[in-house]
Parts: sequence; structure tokens; C-alpha cells
Amino acid sequence: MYDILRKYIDRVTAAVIPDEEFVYIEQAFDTKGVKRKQFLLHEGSVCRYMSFITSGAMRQYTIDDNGAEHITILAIEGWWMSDRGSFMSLTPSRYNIDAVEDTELLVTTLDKITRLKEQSLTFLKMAHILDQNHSVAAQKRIEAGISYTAEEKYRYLMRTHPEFFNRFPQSMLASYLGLTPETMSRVRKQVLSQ
Amino acid sequence: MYDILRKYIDRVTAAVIPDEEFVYIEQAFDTKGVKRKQFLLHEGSVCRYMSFITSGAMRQYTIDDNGAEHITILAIEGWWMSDRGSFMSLTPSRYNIDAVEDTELLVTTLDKITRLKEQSLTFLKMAHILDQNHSVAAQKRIEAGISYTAEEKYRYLMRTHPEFFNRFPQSMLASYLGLTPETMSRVRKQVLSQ
DNA sequence: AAATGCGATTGATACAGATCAATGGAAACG
DNA sequence: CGTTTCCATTGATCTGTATCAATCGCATTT
Repeated sequence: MYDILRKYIDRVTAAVIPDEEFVYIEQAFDTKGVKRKQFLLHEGSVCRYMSFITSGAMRQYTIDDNGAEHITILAIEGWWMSDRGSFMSLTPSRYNIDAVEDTELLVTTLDKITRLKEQSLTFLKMAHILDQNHSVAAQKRIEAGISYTAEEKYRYLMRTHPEFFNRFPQSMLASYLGLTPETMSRVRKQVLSQ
Repeated sequence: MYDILRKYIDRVTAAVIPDEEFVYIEQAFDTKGVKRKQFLLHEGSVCRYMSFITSGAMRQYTIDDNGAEHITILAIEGWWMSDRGSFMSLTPSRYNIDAVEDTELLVTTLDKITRLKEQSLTFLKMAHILDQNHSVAAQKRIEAGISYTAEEKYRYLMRTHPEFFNRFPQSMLASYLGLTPETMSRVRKQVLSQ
């Protein structure tokens, strides 16, 4: 499992991490399994883990006042999962995180990450790049939310994350895009017929 | 102008930055004025500046295929403004940035920031906290986009950024929320009458 | 193999918010 | 100081997407 994280760090930083640095990373991360439909985080509790998915699929979502779910993050192997706000400030989260497939994780805590950033320059660099990528992606998703039609949202997801379509049920993709499952189904039909 | 940035750094890091560190920061930032309606960044060009607003107000926006503007960022004094993706990777931006009021900035470049993060631990810390805050705010805004009604979006903006209402025309606030000016006006009437 | 349940599809209808259009007021400008 | 431009408001109408409802298929359980 650790070699998946290692390859990921190499790819993101466009370098090869030295063995003596990677030792620190191995020490900082524990393995953890989460079965399908089991929770990694419940609304109201503090998100104590920052998790790297080595296999499987997860989602983060909120439940609004009417009881409707809204998926805020979908993630598969090679992605990070946590509620960053809760994790960094140790405040209760408003989100739930559960596994959509049986999932294997490498998890670490805030203390360990803080130490790790001092011990490994490569890890620090990776964290920076991660922040940046996350920020750019979030910006685009905000833009999609305020300016795209249902069809444009569908095409946007197909372009940016085609791999999601064979990993998550269509109803979850709909929620992730802010659409109902019915609209998603109709848009799909429309798009595929052209 | 520099003392505004100084106070900002002190507040964000919850510390008092030593004089010997702040010297580096002063050296890294130049002052720059942008008159109302003038541009700081044009779509298609690289965003070479990371700017701290000391006074005034700015917006970032895209123009879609139908020629409609969509405001992605609104910012006033005490906020940062740039296209992070373009700035970090030196690629052409898809956004425009212009001044809504006559604006005074402290601007720096990628090279200078990189050096500054090595020279000043306080600045590095500030950058981290900034990333984190930005990430949390972006997450909430995405959530608003996929799950809020027009009225909820209006209330959300009133709750999180009441100061925007006397700084930006209502039509810009509407665009920022992904509403038409007409809907914004009607929602406003509705909300204020209760 | 039957039973159960979840997800996708399809149709009918409702509604929130967009669009089109006109008016009025206030700020910016020559 | 008049003129122009921008912005907010209001009304009428249209439309994209949600909602409600029924059916179907496939996978999981017993």
C-alpha cells in the first residue's frame, strides 16, 4: 500500500523521493480498512484523520434541513479525503464521509503531518502542490455551479473525471453536480445521442 | 500601506511579526494603483502578480460563450487577489480582474514569494493559514451552489460577507451568487420584508 | 429460485428563476 | 447644469429543472 503513496508523491512532485525521507512518511501513516457503507466521519465529530485512498471509493456529503443529501466530494484511489476545516482546527465537522466501495486507506493525524512537513521537504512540497491543485479545481467547480446548465455540468464531469462514471452510481454523480437523478438520466440520454 | 499588510499578518498568524522578518516582506512587495474600471489581468495573459488589497475593491470574472459575465471572486481591502492557477504555473488565465473602486495594492511575484517563504517563517505560516481558509470557504461556496435556493444564497452572503453589500452593485453580487439581477432584486425585497 | 431492494428510466405536471420589456432614479460626465 | 449612462425595480411571460409517480431491471439476500 505504501508504494502507491510513494508513486503518487513522485508523480506530483516530479521527482524521486529518497529512501531516507520516505521512512518518515511510512512512520507517519497507518493503514486502515473501511467496508462499503461504513463511515470514516460522522457529522458533529472532529475529523481526526487525513486519509490517502490506496484502493476503493468514498464520498463526503451533508444533509440539509429537509433531509436531502448533497455530495460535496467524490474520491477514488490516489485521492485524499478529509474535512480540511475540521481537521486543521479540530472543530466538529458538518460532513459525513463513508465508503462507496470497500476501501483501503493510509491515515495520519494533524500532529504527525506537522512533524512530517519538517522532516521531509518532498512531503512539504507535495502538500503545497496539493493545496494549489485543490484551489484551482475548487474555483472551476464554483464557476460550474454558478454558470453551467445541467448538460454543461454533465459534460464537464465527463471531461474532468470520466473515471467516476464506472465507479459511482449515477444518482451520486447527480448529487455531486447539484442535479436530481431524473434530470441526470435525461441529460445523459441527450448527450449520448449526439 | 505596508502597515496594513503587517497588521493583517499579525492577525492571521495570531502573533507579532519581528521587524527583522518584516523587512524581507517590505522588500518583496511593490505598491501599485489601479483606477476604477482598469484591469489588473486580462483573459489570455499570465497572472504575474499576487496582490494584497490595501484599499479599494476588485472583482475576478469570466465571460462565457454567450458573452455573459460570471463573477468568481469579489475582494476588498485586506483580501488577496490573483488567479492562483495561472500565477503558480505561469499559464494563461481564463479570468479577467478589474477594479470596482480606485484600488491600492501591494504586489509581488512568484519568484519573490518563493524566496520570502524561505526568509520568513511567519510569512510561510500565513500562507498556510490562507490556503486553509481559502479551501474551507471554497468548499462552502460549492455546497451553496449545488444545494441552496436563491433566497438561501442571498442570506448566506449576508451572513458571511455583509460588508459586500455597500461596496458592490447588487448586479455584481447577483452574478457572484449565480443569479440574475432581477431575481436578486426580488429576493432582496422578500428577505427585507421579514 | 423466489423475494427484496436499490438504481435507472420515462411520463406528467409544477414551479423557481430566467428572460424580455418598460420605467424611474441616481450617479458620472462633458 | 443638462445629459447620459448605469443600476434597481417591477410586471408579464417563458423555460429548465424539480417533483411526483409508475415501471423495469439488475443485483443481493434468503
